[in-house]
Amino acid sequence: MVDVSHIFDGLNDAQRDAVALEPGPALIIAGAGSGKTRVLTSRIAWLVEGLSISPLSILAVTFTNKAAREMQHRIEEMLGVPVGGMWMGTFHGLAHRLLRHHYDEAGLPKDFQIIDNDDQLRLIKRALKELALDEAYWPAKQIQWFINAHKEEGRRAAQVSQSPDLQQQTLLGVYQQYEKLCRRFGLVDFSELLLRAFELVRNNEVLRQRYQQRFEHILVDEFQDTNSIQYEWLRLLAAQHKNLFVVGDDDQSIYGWRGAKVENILQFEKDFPNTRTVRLEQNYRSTGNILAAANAIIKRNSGRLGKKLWTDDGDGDPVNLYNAYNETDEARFVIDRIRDWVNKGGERAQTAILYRSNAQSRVFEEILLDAAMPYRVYGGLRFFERAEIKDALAYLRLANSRVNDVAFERIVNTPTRGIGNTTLDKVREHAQAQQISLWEATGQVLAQKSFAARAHSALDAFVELIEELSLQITDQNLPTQIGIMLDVSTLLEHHKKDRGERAQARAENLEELVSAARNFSVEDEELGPLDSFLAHAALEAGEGQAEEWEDCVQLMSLHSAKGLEFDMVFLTGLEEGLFPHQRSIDEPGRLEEERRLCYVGMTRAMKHLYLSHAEVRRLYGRENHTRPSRFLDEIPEEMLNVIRAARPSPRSNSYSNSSSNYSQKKSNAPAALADTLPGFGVGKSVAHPKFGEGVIMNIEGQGDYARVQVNFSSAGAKWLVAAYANLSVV
DNA sequence: GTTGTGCGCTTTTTT
DNA sequence: AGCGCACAAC
Repeated sequence: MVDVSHIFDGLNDAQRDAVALEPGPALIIAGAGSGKTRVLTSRIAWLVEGLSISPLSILAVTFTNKAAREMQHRIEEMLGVPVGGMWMGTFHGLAHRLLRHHYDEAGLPKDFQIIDNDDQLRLIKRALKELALDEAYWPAKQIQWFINAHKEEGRRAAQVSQSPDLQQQTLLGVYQQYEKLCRRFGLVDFSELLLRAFELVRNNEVLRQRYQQRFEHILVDEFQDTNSIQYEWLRLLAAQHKNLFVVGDDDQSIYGWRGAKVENILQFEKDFPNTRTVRLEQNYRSTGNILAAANAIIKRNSGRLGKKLWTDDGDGDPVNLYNAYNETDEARFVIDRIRDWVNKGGERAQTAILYRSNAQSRVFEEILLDAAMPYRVYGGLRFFERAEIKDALAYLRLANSRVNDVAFERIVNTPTRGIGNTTLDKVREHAQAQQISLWEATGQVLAQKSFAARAHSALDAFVELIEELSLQITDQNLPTQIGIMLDVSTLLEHHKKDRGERAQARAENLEELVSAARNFSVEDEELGPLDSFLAHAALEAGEGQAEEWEDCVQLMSLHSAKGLEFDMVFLTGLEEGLFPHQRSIDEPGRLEEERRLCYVGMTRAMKHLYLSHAEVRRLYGRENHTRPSRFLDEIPEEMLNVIRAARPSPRSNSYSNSSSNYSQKKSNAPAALADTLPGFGVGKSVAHPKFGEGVIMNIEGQGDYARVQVNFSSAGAKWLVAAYANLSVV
């Protein structure tokens, strides 16, 4: 018998129960910070080592590439060997793998290509054009949403129920047209990956049985984020062995707005009647006070599965609440706290500034820049989403598959080579009339010699260029291919000769693409290196910046903070209309999702949690007076340490001026306090006309806004504004 | 075909 | 306020 005790070492009882559950359907309700990933990886280790299940028979699914990598890494660490052959990855990645293996059965061309949201939008715009619909009345974005929502519910255009509503009919028409275009150009969008993979398994009996048999054990992370099609796919694959081990937390479901169904958790127990449920409720992350405050918030939600996190740790600091005058004051407060933290030896990377919407990062960035404090903002444009990178890849895509109209449209005049809209419209018209690709149409139109000489030669040169590129890259290795493409397309040259800062950055990105190719290892044996790289670029957009390991303050939206933890967390902008967001306030379901978001944010904090709101916030160029978020009312007062703003907000001044001003004032704080409150200090005994005698426990702020916490012998602890409290030294 | 101007929009994000 | 996009002028 292999010794498997190392798998269980250091796990608590509930975690052990979960890891060692008998095969069969299992639902693990894993609270924030309860060791979810650890349970998941230990479970896989247990299957392999304890039950001698072959890694080949295991399917493990996550939502993000990052989570997949992390899981892979941890399992290999635990088992001490690479887990080759195990199907582990994101839903989309696995669906892609399936479709590459069985493209024929799935009704796809061998060289089908994945398009991202951006490409999808372009294609929808084209469909709109072909149907002669005005984009002003039919916003492409909305149609994109419409199409994806249907696909993620498993409905193709033909399966959407007919509606007497004219608008619905039009939307459906665009959906149909879009499907046609995808089919014609061999393109697959993200939801299509899921839908197609689902249909493949559902409709093809041979394959279904094969995979049902193969995947003896299926494990799913972040189950609360699965949408309908993902769940159906899992159900289908698990139908034979029924060993579906899902881990999730209904309280952390924050993606309902993009189709995730928390209800899948409830549905799971119905679909698999003998499901064993394990709750992981011991939190190893946050202090008692932080947890208590988070629990107080989340308990307001209805229809929860019911779970109460607890911790063995001490109470720790109270949760701090700062009422700022405006967003600048809020930012200064936050950065001052971080500075204190760093001065006391804390790491910047262990501090996170969280916000509801990305626009809020701006003020923090300005103040951080001013304070010369390194920071990193998450959630910008990612590497493979940058326009210049997408241009470059489009050259390769077109060289690879001439029918790819999305790639064609993207680069036919990028960089500009004298092919204008008039010329292109003729090509487009011809393509549509003949139902052929733009590439083919170009050839035919050129053969007709119907263009003016200038347009003709420009178009001809483009065709030559792509042919030349295609020729030159055959039998080259991937980085060389990229290099040739940058050269032949003149893309790099084009950006390099522009001296502007942005253009320089673009040129650098293009050069970075060569290194990305050099570091790339082929993920799918089925594909050649170039195809594999192109699929990788679509499926994994890559991090925003090159990995910087500098010790940085972390700035991100609440959504991107899920799954992370920090010593010190600032949850900012807690104002009605901002958080909860205006668009979620009227609908109870959406409001509850906002509340979960708040819960997620709070439970990111390990030791220190600061909540803040601004009384005035400038948003979209307008100043708004705000009300504190209702979520703040939901935290019992005694759990909060309320800090008032130190002084009224400076009206104007540049940031640098007012900032240095501020820090000066701050360093003078003890003097200011002494001015206002001579003889006062922590530990001093004071008397209050109403509450009697007590001892000063704490002092916050300076000058007129200073507040003191006095523990009165009769009335207990109170926070008082020093200027008005009429205290006297005893 | 490129460059400039004005208008409208503005939650969250992964694949 | 700031950005992207569409249309109009050069």
